[in-house]
Amino acid sequence: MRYQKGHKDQTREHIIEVASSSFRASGVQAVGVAKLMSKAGLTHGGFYAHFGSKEELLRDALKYAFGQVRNDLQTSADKSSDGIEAIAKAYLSRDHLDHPQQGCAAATLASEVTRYSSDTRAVFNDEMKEMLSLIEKNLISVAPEQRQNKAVAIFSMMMGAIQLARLDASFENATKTLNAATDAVLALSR
Amino acid sequence: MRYQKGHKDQTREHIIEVASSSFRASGVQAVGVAKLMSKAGLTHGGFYAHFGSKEELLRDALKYAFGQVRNDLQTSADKSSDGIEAIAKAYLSRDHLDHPQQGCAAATLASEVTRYSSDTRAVFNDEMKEMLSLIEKNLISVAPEQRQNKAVAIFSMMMGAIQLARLDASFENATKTLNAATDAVLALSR
DNA sequence: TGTACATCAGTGAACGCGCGTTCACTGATGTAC
DNA sequence: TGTACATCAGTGAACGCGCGTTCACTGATGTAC
Repeated sequence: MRYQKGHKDQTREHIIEVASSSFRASGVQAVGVAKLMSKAGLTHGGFYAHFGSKEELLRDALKYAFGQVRNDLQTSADKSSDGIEAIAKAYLSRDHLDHPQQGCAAATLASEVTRYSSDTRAVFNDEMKEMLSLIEKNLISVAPEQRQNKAVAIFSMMMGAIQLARLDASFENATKTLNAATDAVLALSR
Repeated sequence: MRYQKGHKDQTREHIIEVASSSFRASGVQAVGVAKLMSKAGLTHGGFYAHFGSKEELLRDALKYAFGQVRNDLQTSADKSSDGIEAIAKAYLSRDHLDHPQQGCAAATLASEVTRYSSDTRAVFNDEMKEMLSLIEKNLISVAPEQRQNKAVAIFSMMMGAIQLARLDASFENATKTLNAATDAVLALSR
């Protein structure tokens, strides 16, 4: 079969999307190249025509995942008069809690990425810095020289709270965790 | 070779200690049974005389790790007139940052444990609740009805901040992250 | 317009490897007589 | 006191399996003539 121009690029993009969801849902080690390709409707042999290694795909998948989440958060912030409140509510929402596969990769993959190569850690770190800038930009009630520190504290808390809440089997407790963190973010941001 | 009474129990305890360090340092999936036993000075064949499965060992290793960390934190708190400040400084210290293998398992294994059986998740969750009680107990300046929520927020932030700081290759940035989180903990706790 | 060939995204068998787990065995010591 | 046997923590070869990666191949379509 011969394909239309741009077809291979589309396939590549599709694999990245599938990987970014699967990695966030199940972790990187738990999802093999064969499973990934099969989820993308392909066979595993073609993988290396698109990516040099699984870890190269991981880097692209991380960029894609973080970009998606930042975009969602900024959209929420833009719709509201209080940017940071909108971000906290979106990040600490039931929807985010219940859909790790579309959510923040920091909450699902941070500890796993620590153990990959420095190239991969660098990508993760850069993406995270973009997350911090996004938060910083929306901290309009905070004194400018305090914004960076507050953004770090707020992002740490949101990320930790999602992880904590995801471990709790009880719907009620998880919701309490998210609410407690939301209140604390608001307390820190004014 | 015949062994002294209690020898097998000692061996078991030794395997748990080795596992609790190795899992925290490298992740559960990355450390095989054979590697673990070899680190403990044994061969892998004997493993199943001590544990029913790798995951059973993981549960014991988690209990051991959390117990160790809670003990360290409470010791720091007891030595100080301000319990929560002592806990924050110990948790968000360079020493903790640089030694994940002896540190809080929530920061190293939370996202990985999400993917194990409900038995294992329950153990993790119980241990984490003990962490929260420890923090709660030391929030003496906070109104009693607010202590639980504050403890959740503070623990989320400390755990997230350690993860963030560990991803940063730069010593300076990592230290900034820890300091920003320490300040925020203190702001929330009075 | 019709035929021969080139292209190349995707296929699927095969590779070496390490995993968790099983099991027949070892051998130093304690016990029975 | 000396010999035969039981105990059992630990050994190491072997298992089936899935992993990441490689590579010779396929076959539908575009191009050359």
